[in-house]
Amino acid sequence: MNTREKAKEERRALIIGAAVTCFIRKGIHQTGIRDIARQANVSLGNLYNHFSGKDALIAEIALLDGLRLEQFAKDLDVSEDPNIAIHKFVDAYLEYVSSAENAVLTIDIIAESMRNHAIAEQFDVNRQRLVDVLSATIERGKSQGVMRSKIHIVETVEQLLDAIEGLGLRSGLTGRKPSKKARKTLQDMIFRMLSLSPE
Amino acid sequence: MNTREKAKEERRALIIGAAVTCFIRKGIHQTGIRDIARQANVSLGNLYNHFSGKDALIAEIALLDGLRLEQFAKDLDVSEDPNIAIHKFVDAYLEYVSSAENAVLTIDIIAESMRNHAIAEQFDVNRQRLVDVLSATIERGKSQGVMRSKIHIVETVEQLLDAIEGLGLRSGLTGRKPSKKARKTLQDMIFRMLSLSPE
DNA sequence: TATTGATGAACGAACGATTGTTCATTATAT
DNA sequence: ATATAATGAACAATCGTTCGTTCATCAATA
Repeated sequence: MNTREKAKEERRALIIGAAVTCFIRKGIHQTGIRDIARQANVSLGNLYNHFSGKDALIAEIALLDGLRLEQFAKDLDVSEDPNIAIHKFVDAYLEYVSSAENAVLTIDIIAESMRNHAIAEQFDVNRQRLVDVLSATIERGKSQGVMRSKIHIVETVEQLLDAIEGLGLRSGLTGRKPSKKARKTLQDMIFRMLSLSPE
Repeated sequence: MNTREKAKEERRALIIGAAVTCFIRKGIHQTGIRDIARQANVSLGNLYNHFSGKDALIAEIALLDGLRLEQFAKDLDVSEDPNIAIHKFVDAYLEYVSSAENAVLTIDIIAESMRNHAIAEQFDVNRQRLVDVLSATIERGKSQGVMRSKIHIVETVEQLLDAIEGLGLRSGLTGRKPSKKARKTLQDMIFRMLSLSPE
């Protein structure tokens, strides 16, 4: 790659990083293009050499943000025992969604997606991917006879994700990590929903 | 009450209604004071005779929005069998949070509360009220011997609310009512979390 | 009851600040 | 020399808010 091209890519990444910083600190709508340019040590006009406008910048960040979910999906694919796989996923995903930066940014992106079809679609794609791999894991558990057979898989998975994300967002917004009791209750709920034996 | 005072109150309500309409339609940040004034058939200047500014208007709406939760809390207080009471609450609350208008407005208010302490506090107060009455109901169920004794009450209640609100918001944002399967799965989860008998 | 002065609701032009975006210009790397 | 990265002044639009003013309604007086 050229020196020119490499520098350009670095600039792009620099600007995106600056935008994320600003969005987390002030919110998407409260952040102006000038704020981002200043944060990135880039001139106002030059920013438009790298991004067609504010909307494109927001879309790019929403994309990257969603892309991080892909790792969770991948980690689930190759896992061993379905019950353990789900258990590990819950812990890891909760840890992720309960970080303050993620919570603040996620809420803003959801709010943004309400009036921005492109972002809403992106958001749906990423979530659907999670739902799919979790569903497949439960399906595996069912066929292996280690999970309840009468589960509405998709609805259960979505409910599970709602519970994790709800706990995560509330924790992230208050700045406290999820309590041991809350994590225990969450795992307990999953156990009761999926497991064969009641105790 | 005076003719003057009555008219003034009607004007206030008119403006608030117009603001809600605009906020739902365009979002809080995309709505200008002029939009609200136009929607209410009120002059720009006159709006400031009734509200000190946009922030005050937002705060007022957040207050009213949260106040609607109070009815759910009251309905729970006087109810008979704890299991049935919870069951009814879930149905009613889900119906409420899954309305499109509520979903759109709620997300915006949450996003707003991230950077507005007053609104965040208001939000917490309303939610805590729900958590309290639900906790009391479960406590009642435990002492009556119709619910599991080893429940982390607060964490379970919050997880329950997360599941309801998550399902509600997703339904509201996509414009579809929660499916029968989803509602069934939700009630099933609650049954498994609270009930004595595993089946 | 009729007249007066006080009160505040209603109005929209105007203000200064800020918004996202464009563009002519300069600097720099190939 | 040529292409393009980088700059910041400038633009039109919009923002929330303030302002002086008009006018309907009220209480007090005659």
